[in-house]
Amino acid sequence: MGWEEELGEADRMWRTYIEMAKHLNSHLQQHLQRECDLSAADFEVLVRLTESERREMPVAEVAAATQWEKSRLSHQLTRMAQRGLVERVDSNDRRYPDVRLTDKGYAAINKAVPEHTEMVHALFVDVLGPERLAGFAQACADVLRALDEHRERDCSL
Amino acid sequence: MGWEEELGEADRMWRTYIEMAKHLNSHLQQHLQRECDLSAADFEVLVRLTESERREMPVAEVAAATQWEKSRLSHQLTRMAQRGLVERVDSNDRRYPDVRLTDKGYAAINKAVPEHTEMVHALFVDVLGPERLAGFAQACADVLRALDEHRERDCSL
DNA sequence: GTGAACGGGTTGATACATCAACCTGAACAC
DNA sequence: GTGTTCAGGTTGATGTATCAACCCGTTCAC
Repeated sequence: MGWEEELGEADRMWRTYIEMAKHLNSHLQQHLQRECDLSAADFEVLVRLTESERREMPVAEVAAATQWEKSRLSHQLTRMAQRGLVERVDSNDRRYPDVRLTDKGYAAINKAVPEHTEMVHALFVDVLGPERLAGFAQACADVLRALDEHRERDCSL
Repeated sequence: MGWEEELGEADRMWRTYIEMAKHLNSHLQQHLQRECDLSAADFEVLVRLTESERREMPVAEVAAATQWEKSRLSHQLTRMAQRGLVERVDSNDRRYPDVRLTDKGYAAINKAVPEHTEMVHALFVDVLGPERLAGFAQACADVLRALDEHRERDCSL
């Protein structure tokens, strides 16, 4: 019963942020899903793969770029391979297979990126304008730094 | 191949925000899970239930408060009931059953809320400080408004 | 060489999110 | 009454996230 009535300014602002993040995220995701038939996870993996000119890279590299757990990535690649967006390729070293972007995957991401970028600008970048955006980003960077420090402290215990 | 190299200021700032949101979220969630054995979904439902003095409310009310789909909520309540955090109660109107917070659920949320709040302050509120926090929240509110307008435009098409 | 340790990947189990299909009892038309 | 409609809930199927267990080549000790 009722921390609610006693919420401070700060907590209400926190809730505003949470609301914003939730809605913005789900809006972008739904758009991607409806217009391009890609989940956020698909999008992320495909973007990383385009960062190689060969459209192909070791799984470990994708894992590093996305910061995903190996297991999560493996499952995701399996599903994406089933849908023909990527394919697994045996490289020289048979232990560490590569992933390659298929033509279908290439087409999908080339359609999705501009649309997604446009949406981000319309809903976020342009809403804030240059100065406020810079302040916002700086705030985010500071929170990120605080998180890193906090994580370090946790590990060294 | 390579929008990456041509990313503008704005896009890099967008990525900073995305990174921050991702890390902050996962940190808070992991803390909640490890320390209190509650998922974010559990936490949300439990908080809503404490907003009634009777520790009990119609399912529809929880749905309205959380803004979840009825199906998602139903599944979640099933799992939470299995773990003894809540129980379903037949109300007068047999169509619309209530959900009640069990003692176990009450204990769990009473442990979790202060810890969670403390974490939010340490990682977010205190990092930004009062003025920057206010600016940040205002930015979030503006983005939220833009989202609403955008949604309206979509519907009226 | 033999085998222990290790990094990297896959698999299975469980929890969560979303969609579509369905159930159920009240309210309304007639 | 009979039946239609409808709001609110449940169920099942599929996709996604996370954890633990396992597998498999290479490397290194001996």
